[in-house]
Amino acid sequence: MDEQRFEDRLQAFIEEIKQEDQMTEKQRSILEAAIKLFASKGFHASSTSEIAREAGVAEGTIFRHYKTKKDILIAAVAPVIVKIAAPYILKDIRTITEARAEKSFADIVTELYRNRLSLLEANEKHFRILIQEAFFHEELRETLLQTVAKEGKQIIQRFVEQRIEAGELRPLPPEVLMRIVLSLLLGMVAFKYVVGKEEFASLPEEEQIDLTVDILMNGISQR
Amino acid sequence: MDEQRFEDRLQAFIEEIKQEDQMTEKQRSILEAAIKLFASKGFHASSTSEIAREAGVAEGTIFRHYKTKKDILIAAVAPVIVKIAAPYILKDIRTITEARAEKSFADIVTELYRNRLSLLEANEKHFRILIQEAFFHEELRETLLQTVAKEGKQIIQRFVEQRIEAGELRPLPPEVLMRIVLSLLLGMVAFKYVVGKEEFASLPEEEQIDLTVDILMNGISQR
DNA sequence: TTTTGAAGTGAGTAATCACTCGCTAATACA
DNA sequence: TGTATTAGCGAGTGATTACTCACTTCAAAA
Repeated sequence: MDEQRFEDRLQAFIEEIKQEDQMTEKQRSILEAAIKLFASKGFHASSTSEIAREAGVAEGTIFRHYKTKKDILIAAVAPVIVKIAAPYILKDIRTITEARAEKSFADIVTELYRNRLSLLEANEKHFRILIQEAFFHEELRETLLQTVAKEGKQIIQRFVEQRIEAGELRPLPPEVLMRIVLSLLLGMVAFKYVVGKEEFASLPEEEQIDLTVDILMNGISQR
Repeated sequence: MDEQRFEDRLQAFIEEIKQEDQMTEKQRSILEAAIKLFASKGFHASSTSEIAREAGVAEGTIFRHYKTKKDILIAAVAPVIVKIAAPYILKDIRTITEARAEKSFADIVTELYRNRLSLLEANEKHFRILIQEAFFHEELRETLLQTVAKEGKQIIQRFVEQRIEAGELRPLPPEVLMRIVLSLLLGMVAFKYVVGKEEFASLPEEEQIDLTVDILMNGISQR
């Protein structure tokens, strides 16, 4: 249906990204302008002429560096998947598997939340584009799942099972556990950016995280 | 910046919606086609000619009923806000406030999750459009928050405080509690539609909900 | 100094966009 | 039945779209 598979194109970009410092001044400004516009208006609502104007570049220059408009989108989104998401996920998994018994599950989750939140904050625009575009683009969704979810799933699953056997966690289905840990993380992010920074955030972020982890571990009911 | 305030236009549609059964056959098929396309491709990626083709209607007919393309979007999204979200929210609040002491907090949340999930399922496409468009459109986001969140906030807050005083819940900040209850709901929806129905959903939905509420109440740690 | 190739330009292109308008067909009301 | 009103049509509108191409600029190699 589509001209080319998303994965293939993404793979092609991985090489380029590794030497991304060789980018021209103009090329970088095109990408920056595109990210800014895509994040605030969406991909289809941003025209190439607008990107050119924002970047201070002739429209032709855009197509010297990016074959199509869609290639700009991929170039904007690929580093998030390739450089940020995947390695960090693997790092998370490593710290999880390495921390055999010394660290408590609560500490591990707290650390995970802290990392993720600062990561999301630093790359807010990129993630907006990613989430927004993943909404329609099934290819992207699959690539994301393939890269992010499935690789770590089994390792995390085994780790969780160990903690259950050790008596630290209740005997719950690992995928339900993962869903809830992720839901609480995404919920914090969503409330921060959708609901607004001031109105609902009465607590500092540090405490917000600690409380969330506490509730995750112990629940909300009084005993 | 925009031609007209979103709220005003939405207000104008409320009247029309109340007598929506007077819609022409063609008008209804235009709206259906638009919802289908907006949900799958997004607003800007769907052209009016495409909508006309999908609806089996001349392009001119679209503009007989909807002044602009954006009006179709509002007509598609307005009923979700006006008819579905707001009244149900109020109904939720009523059941919450009415259930003084008979029902446990867990039962109330379970019921809430069941209602919400079936509601989201029944109006999946509408909500896709709503969420997707709320991403860029600050006006819509504010309207949504005004209609949905703030009205109930104080009532729920007072209710939660009562339950805390009664010793049923731990003394937690009400907004954190609300955030977590909502996060778990949204997490279930997201996992259902983003991750896919088969792969991660090893449990039937009924059990999925019960387990989630159980974890919300009691946490994941073994005692 | 000459050659070469990449970076950058901006006018130009066909296609498509949202939307209009003059028209006919159908329906409602007198 | 005659008349007014609305629904529906589709060719046509100017504007905008993603993208092309012949051209200039410029730095590094030969």
